[in-house]
Amino acid sequence: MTTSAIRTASLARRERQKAETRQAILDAARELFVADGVEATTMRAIAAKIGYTPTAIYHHFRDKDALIVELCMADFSSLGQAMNKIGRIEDSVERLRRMGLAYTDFALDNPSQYRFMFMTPLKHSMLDAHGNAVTSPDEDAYGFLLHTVTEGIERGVYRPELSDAPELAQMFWGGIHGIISLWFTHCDDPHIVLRDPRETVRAMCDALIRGTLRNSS
Amino acid sequence: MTTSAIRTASLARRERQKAETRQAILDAARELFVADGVEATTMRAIAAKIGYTPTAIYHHFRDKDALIVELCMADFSSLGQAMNKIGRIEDSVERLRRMGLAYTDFALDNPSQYRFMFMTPLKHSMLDAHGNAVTSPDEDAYGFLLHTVTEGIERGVYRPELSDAPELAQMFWGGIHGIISLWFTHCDDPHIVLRDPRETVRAMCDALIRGTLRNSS
DNA sequence: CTGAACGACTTGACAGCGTTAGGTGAATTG
DNA sequence: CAATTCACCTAACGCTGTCAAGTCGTTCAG
Repeated sequence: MTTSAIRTASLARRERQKAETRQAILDAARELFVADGVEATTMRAIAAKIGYTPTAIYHHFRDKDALIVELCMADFSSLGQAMNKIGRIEDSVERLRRMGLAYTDFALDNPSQYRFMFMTPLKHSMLDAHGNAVTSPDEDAYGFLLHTVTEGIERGVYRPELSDAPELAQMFWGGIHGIISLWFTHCDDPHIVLRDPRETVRAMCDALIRGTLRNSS
Repeated sequence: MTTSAIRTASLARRERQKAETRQAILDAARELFVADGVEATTMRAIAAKIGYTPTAIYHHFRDKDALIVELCMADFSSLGQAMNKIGRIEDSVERLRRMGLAYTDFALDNPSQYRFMFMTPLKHSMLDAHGNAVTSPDEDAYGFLLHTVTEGIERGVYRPELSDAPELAQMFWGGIHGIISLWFTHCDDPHIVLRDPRETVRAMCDALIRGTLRNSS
């Protein structure tokens, strides 16, 4: 082994170890965020879980928000992947319906993630650990939705007054998101008995599609 | 003036003064909540605004949550009133549409209130300042919505598979709520260009009504 | 082989938060 | 006039996110 080889090898090991710690922080944070909620999870608790002092976290993440954002980005990728699995369905309207159901499954299977993806105003526009701006990968999911309704509009399947793709996309997204977020905030509310969100979403998709199609067969 | 008359008079004045400071606390809290958000508003700031020490607040409200709940209840009443103004419209379907638009106006005119009415999970079920359980007056608004769709179901205007009033109500509520809450959380998001929420809600109401009616004329 | 440099991590602290125990002083009561 | 009441204050507690300064093992240059 040459000296330079040793040098790069040890350097690599150092970086690997740092990356491992970083990942340990992320894992601990994720677990606590899911269990106790983002707000209720303290930096001290995250650090204790992996046997470090709280300040150690600040060598890997600018602040608590950076930690949140990092996890959030990963979730947006997951959602994007889940959406892309739908991508192969030919009929754009049927694809839209299936996307709605898949989106709902994602939200109900990952409630904590969904909460801070779509129900928390991300204060200072997303920054990574070093403060660099980050291109949001949820364009994947949203862009995919946009593409799907655009396809429908171009093929003339929707009513003529619904020619604005973003508006149509936001109707579908908003409609489903509303049922899901009401579920998350009010499922324990004794005053309002909420129906099973998956069924309500299904009925919502059916009604929205029927109400937006040109020939409402 | 008899002694007992003086007694009750001074007692009344004391109680009036107490009620006045209580109201001053509520007013200051409301203003700060609207301006800075609920989370970012501190008890110390509320107290400073009306020239008291933070602890004074605790003689009128059990804790910060009780203060929030008290304001929240008042907002639910406002919403209920706004809904009741719609109540005189004969046609239950047209009434439903108008309710949706009025609800949207309320939300966009009172974004801070709407946020902690419907976008914040009220932790311990609503308690008043003394810890007593409180019957939620938002049953007014929700009950009114429920009544309206029930009326439509009974008259057979909706499609036969949509016979469950809560489900139908939650489709409408959820659909509108989703567009509104996406607006609140993402209107500053550079990655997603949201359409004007009032227009999207209008299109949503049209589509939902068209998609749920029996004879989709 | 040695001394400097690096850097992951710790110590100890800061200001701010919601909240509370105990005290003060003016108004009310008997 | 003395006793009581009670709205409000003083001072503090334990908690939070965060940071300046130090420690100490590893790496590197001469």
